[in-house]
Amino acid sequence: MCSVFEFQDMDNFQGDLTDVVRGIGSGHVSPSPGPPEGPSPSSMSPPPTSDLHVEFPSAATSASCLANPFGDPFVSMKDPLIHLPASYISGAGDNKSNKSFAIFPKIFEDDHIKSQCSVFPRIKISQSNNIHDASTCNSPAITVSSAAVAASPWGMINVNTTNSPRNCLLVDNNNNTSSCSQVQISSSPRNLGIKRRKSQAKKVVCIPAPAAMNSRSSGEVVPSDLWAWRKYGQKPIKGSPYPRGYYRCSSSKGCSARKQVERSRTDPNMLVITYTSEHNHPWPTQRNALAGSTRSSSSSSLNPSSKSSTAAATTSPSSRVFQNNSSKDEPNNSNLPSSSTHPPFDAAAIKEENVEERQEKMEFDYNDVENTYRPELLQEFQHQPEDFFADLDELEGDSLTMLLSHSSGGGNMENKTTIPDVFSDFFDDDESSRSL
DNA sequence: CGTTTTTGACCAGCGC
DNA sequence: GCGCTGGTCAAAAACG
Repeated sequence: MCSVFEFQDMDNFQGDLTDVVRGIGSGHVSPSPGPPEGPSPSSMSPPPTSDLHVEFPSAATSASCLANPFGDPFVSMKDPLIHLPASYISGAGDNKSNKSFAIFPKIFEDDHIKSQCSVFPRIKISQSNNIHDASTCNSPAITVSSAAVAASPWGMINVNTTNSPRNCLLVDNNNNTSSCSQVQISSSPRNLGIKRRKSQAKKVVCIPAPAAMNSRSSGEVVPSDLWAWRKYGQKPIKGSPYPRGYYRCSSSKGCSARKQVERSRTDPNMLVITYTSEHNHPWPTQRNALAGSTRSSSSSSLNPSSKSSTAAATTSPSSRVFQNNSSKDEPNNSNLPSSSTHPPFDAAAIKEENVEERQEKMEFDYNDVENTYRPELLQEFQHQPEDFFADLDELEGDSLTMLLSHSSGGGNMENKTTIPDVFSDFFDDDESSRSL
C-alpha cells in the first residue's frame, strides 16, 4: 500500500528529490492526472485545495532548533505555506477533489550543519476530518518524514489523502520500515543525476505550487518567503520538463543565500525549493527592490493576470505583511527583529494593500530579539480569529488563494475553531524552542 | 533610476 | 581528456 523512499546517502540526494515528489505525486490523486507534458504551467491544474487539515506540532517536536543554518524563512519559522490555518486550507465542504500537498524539508548536512534544527514542525494534512497517524500507514495517508526528522526534531509532514492507490509514502533516512512497499533511491552514481559542485548544506522543501495565476512566463511559481530573491539564472533540467530557477538573496548585498525553485517533474502541483547557504543578515525590513519586485510576471504572456503575483511571490513587498509599521524606506527598523528568523506570516504574494490593512489589525510586534515569535502574536490570533479570516476572505489572488485555489470561498469558517489550537501549537512550539 | 528578469555563455564537477 | 550537466555570470531588456 505504501511506498517508501529511502535515501541511503543524503549527501548524494539532491537530484532525487523530485523522485520523492514523484512518489508523492503518484500517491495523491491530482486534479491533473498523468505526467507533465511539458512546461506549460498555464495548463496546470490548481494546487491541492480544500478539506485539508493541518495539525500543528506539539511543543515537543521542534525543541532543539535555535540554530538557523540557512537564515531563511523556513528555518525557525512556521512556514506560512505549511502552517496554513485549517480554514485557509479547507474548502467550503468541497470533498470532491483530492487535495493534498507535501512539504518535506530536507537538510543536507555539511560539515557545520548537523542535525541542529527543527525547522519544520510536525504537520499533518489530512483530506478528511480525521487526522490520521500516518506513521502507522494504516490510513490512507502519505507520510513524508525527511531525513532530518530522523536526525533531529525537524518536521514530519503527514500528507493525508484519499483515493490514493499508494497513499502512504514514507521518506525517511533511517530505513524506517512499515508495511509499505519500498522504492529505494540509493546513492549509486547512476542515481545522482545531479552533480554536487561542492559540498553544501542544502535544504529542500516541497510545497504545493501556486497555480497558473501565479505563474511566470517560465512557468515557475515561487511562493513568497520574506526574503527578497533575485533570479539570476534558469536552466532546463535534464529529465524534467520544467526549468529550474536560480535565485539569490537580494535583501542584502553580499548575502550568499540562494535557492533553487523548480517544479516537480512528475507533479506540476508541487514546487521543489532548495535552499543553499545562509543569510548573513537579519530579516529584511523592506524589499529593497520595489522597482523590480512588483513587476513580477510581466513577461508572462500566458497569464496576464499573474502580473504582480509571481515576482511578488518571490520578492514581493509583502514582506511588510507583519512588519510593525516599518517603512520600506527604513532599513534596520528597530521594530524589526534583530535576528533573521522572524518571517512574518507571508504566504506568498498577499496583496499589498490588504496586507497593510491586516498589518494594522493584527499589530504584529517583532521586537522579539530571540528566534521566535512573540507569544502575543498567538494571542492576537487566538483572540481575533474571525477578523483574521474575515480579512482573508477579502483577499483575492493572494498566495493563499493561489495555494488553495478556491479554498475559503465565501467566508467559510467551518474550521475556524481550529485556529486557536493551531496557533497555540504554533507558538507553543516556538516557546519550547526559545526555552532552549 | 534602481531593480529584476531573461538568456546565452562560461565554468566546474562528475562519469566514462 | 572529453562530454554531459548543473550552477553562475553578465549584458540587455523590462518594469515601476
